[in-house]
Amino acid sequence: MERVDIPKKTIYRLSIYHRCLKRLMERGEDTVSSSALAKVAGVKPAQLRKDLAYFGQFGTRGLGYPVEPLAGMIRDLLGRERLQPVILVGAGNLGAALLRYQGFQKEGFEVVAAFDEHPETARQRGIAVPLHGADELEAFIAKEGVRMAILCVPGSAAQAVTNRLVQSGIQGILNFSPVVLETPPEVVVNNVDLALELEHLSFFVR
Amino acid sequence: MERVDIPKKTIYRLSIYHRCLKRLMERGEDTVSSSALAKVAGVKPAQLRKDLAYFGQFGTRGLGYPVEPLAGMIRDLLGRERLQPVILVGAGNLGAALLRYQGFQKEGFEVVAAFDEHPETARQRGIAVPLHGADELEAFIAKEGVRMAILCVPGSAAQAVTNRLVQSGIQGILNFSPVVLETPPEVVVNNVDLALELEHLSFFVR
DNA sequence: AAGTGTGAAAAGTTTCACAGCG
DNA sequence: CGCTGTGAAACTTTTCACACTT
Repeated sequence: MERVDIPKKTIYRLSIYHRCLKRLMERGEDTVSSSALAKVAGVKPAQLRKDLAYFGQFGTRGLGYPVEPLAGMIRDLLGRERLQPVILVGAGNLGAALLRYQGFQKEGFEVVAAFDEHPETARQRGIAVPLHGADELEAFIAKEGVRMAILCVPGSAAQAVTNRLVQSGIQGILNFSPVVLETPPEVVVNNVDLALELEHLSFFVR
Repeated sequence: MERVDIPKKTIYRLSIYHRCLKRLMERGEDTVSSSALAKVAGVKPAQLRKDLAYFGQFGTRGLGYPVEPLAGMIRDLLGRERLQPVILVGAGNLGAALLRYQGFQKEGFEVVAAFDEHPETARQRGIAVPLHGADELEAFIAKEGVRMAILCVPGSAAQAVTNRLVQSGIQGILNFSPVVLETPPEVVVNNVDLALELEHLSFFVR
């Protein structure tokens, strides 16, 4: 996909760096050293430099990195120049909560519509976003050219809904269902499994 | 901590295997082969076998693994023999949503109490769990011997609250705040950063 | 002097391939 | 025969250490 193989984890950290840089910008900082930025991002300085070096040379030796240009280049890299529209499927307990949660909007994502099997029931949860029946999924995705979806349906429905999403042209799925989804390789799935994270913690807590 | 070094990712996958095994038990399956279990868990058979082998020999050659005993051993390993009590700090939008979300309970975790800076405001969000003021945090943790916390406070407060949690004896934190927390090495932090996950997706979606 | 960029070494993780057991 | 358990190989990612630039 890229000239040299860029580690997947580097992409993750890029988002972290981006957020930290935005904070530095707000504080009016002009430049930042790899060690300072690494500190707030929670990584080692050498790793930060290596991560950035995959994409070019942005720093000045003896000085550090220019905050604003660096933030700009990461934003472009992450495909955040334009607002990516996102849909949410499954407005149950968790789905409705995410819709009300301001975190996505704050980071510049717009959830343009939500879908639920029973939109009447879901509508009572105080949702601000347009809410459609699940049958309108395909038409909406095609018409609006949406490419990312947040999936919050029960595990039992997750694979079937995923197939419909993929079929309709969705290329990225943020999956909150506790199920391993099968998708063609060109579709990227990101799993967020809350119960799993708790379980993982309890291994270390004695 | 262990004899041989067990990869961190193995621990994660253990939770996945555990969940898959529970499903097999419900279906009344007695044994399962590494390839069948690997398939539903979304990994390669060799990896599954290697993961399990870190902890002992559980399979029968030519046959496969006994579903129920294997599930039991993983449950013990993950420290899930006893119910781990968990507290949730920050009952704002996301925090309140997580309290209403049934996913934790379904997987056998009990959120025993929630804390918020403004419990009166938070109380209006329809929360079933006992809700306390933030000032009662230390006393509660000490009295109940809680060791795990779900952190949903705003980023600006996250580090300060974390310090209090650690001070009081919390050993595992599931962190939903978009901040890199600093903790002593014996405290395990698990970050779930929803905006970050979306941002990560948009890199791959073109 | 301060701090980046980077090859090379180290560490960590996955995959292979096959011996060995039931 | 079928399927596990496992050393060894392959691959990925992190860390080191230092040459080099401003």
